[in-house]
Amino acid sequence: MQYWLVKQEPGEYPWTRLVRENGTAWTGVRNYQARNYLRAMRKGDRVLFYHSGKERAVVGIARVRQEAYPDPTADSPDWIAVDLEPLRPLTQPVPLAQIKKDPVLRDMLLVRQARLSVMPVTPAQWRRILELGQTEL
DNA sequence: GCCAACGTTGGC
DNA sequence: GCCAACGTTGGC
Repeated sequence: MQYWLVKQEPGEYPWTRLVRENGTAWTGVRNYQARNYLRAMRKGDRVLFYHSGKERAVVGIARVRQEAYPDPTADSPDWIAVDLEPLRPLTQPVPLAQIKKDPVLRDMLLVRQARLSVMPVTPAQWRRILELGQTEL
């Protein structure tokens, strides 16, 4: 199993809505690097859900329900979507400021490549986020 | 509101 | 194919 992180503006699509709708099609990615990561997602992979903008924190854990398929919101077949479903919120959201200070987490792509919206997470980073988030699966 | 980082576009 | 100009994202 692989670990990932997706970034979203809570004003666009917050974690609470993913929970309320019990999952969603992750559409609208229009960046090749992010697209390639989306394409590499496998059913059952775990996904950290990060709120960008004013909030700037990892807030929940999701799972890949459906692997890559053509993004219905795109004009071109170059773009793909996956389906995500919520697993559980982090008991304690992990803010970006804390991530930047943590020796394990400061190397996350979230920090090193701020504009990327879909990215892989290492197992060590994954464990540390759950630890700081006081959450177990 | 500003700015750094980065991606895209278009002229050459 | 290069690069300047421009647009966007996201943190501060």
